[in-house]
Amino acid sequence: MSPGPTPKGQQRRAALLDAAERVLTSAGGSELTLRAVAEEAGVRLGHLQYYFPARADLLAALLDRVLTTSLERVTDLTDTARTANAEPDEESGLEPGPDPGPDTGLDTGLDAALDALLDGVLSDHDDPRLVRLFTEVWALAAHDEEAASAVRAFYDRYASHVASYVRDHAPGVSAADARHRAEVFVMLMEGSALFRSGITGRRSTDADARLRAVARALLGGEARP
Amino acid sequence: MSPGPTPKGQQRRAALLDAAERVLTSAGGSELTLRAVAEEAGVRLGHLQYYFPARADLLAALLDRVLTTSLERVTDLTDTARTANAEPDEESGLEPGPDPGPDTGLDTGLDAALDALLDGVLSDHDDPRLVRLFTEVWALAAHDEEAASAVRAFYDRYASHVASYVRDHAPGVSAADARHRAEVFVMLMEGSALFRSGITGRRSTDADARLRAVARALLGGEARP
DNA sequence: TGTACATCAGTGAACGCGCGTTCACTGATGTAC
DNA sequence: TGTACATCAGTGAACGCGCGTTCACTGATGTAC
Repeated sequence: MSPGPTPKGQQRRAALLDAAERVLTSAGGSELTLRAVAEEAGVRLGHLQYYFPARADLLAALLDRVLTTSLERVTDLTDTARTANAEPDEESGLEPGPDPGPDTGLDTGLDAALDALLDGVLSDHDDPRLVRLFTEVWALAAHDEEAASAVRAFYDRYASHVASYVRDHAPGVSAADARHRAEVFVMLMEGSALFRSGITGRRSTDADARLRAVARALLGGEARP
Repeated sequence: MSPGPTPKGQQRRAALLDAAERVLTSAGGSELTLRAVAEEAGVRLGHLQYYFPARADLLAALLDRVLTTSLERVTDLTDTARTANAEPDEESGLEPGPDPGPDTGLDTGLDAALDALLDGVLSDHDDPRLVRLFTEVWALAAHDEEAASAVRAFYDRYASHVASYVRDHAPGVSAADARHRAEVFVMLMEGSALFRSGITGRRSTDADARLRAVARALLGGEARP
């Protein structure tokens, strides 16, 4: 990208993107002006332009960072669940996750990893700022093919990580089926994010139980759903 | 709203909202300017302002129409499914008869209504314009509490209609459970819309089968998911 | 170690443009008598 | 049926403002010799 990769430059750049993210999540895309970002970051307009010559550069860098960060988070969550799952007993590494779920079905010890993964995703989505960020990302991608391409690549990788988890957890599931389960899981998570964030609804702990049950059935390899 | 309810006035108003909707779905919220809408509608800027004195009035009217239209569609779909379901065998009254209870089983004739409902929702979501409209609605609601309130009311009613369907179709399901199933169904549909539209993914017929299976299990009252 | 110089970091003012809004205006359509 | 008048429908020009962008500039920091 534009200015050199000196430590200070990279740090400033990140701080400017932080400011842009704050403006975007608190005020929305239409108010994401260069002047607002500069003020939020405490620098002059001209200086912001030193790092991001055009507004489009700032937007592209912000989108890239949001997707990269989110994918890292997904990778962490699925990798943790996969390794925890590979050694179900006597593992000192990670938390076993909250309660095994008092649902109609029977949870085995193996499902602790699944619940930890699910808790990770859902608790991330309890942060309205993150969800707002993604509504902006979707709106951007809906009208900008370059952005859409990056967004699709992100979700493709997201689903791949989830599919890998499914295959490890439920070896009887075919690769294709694991992929489909993962895709539906991601759809469900993105849809639920809208409702958890207060944008389209309010979080409900009761519906949460049903949501979790569906997600568990999808990722756990159960035949019926 | 503002100008009188004369036939011509209402017609013009609708035509102007049509134009605004086209601009919004093709160019996005940031390019939804009064001049662009006026040009799209073939009227002068001043005339557009005659119907919508401020930009905010246009936006509010557009949001209202989108939500009203979508809710009518949902009402149609669920009512059709409910009545179709209510008369499987000469029964015109309230109770749709005993649940066939196909827990692990095959589709009975009753499930035709469910599939019609599902087909209706999914085929609507195959129109990228509609989904783009909703990404804009979500982004708007994320930063405008008044819009968010209208959007939440819409989804609340949406879920209510679906819950009514579930109760009719599967009498063994409690009111609360039906509501939770409906909410998760709506989450799943909104999430899948993003992926069907090309914004976050591409439509995949294979994943579609899994998506439908999950939706059927939710709405059909199956115990497991 | 000191000096010269290039690059990096940051400032400040100005630009042209498109935006939403205002407003005075004209022509068309209805309505009362 | 005709006339008067109010309201509805639509025009056109101008406004002030905030926007992204440009550009010449200054000070700080590194680097070569």
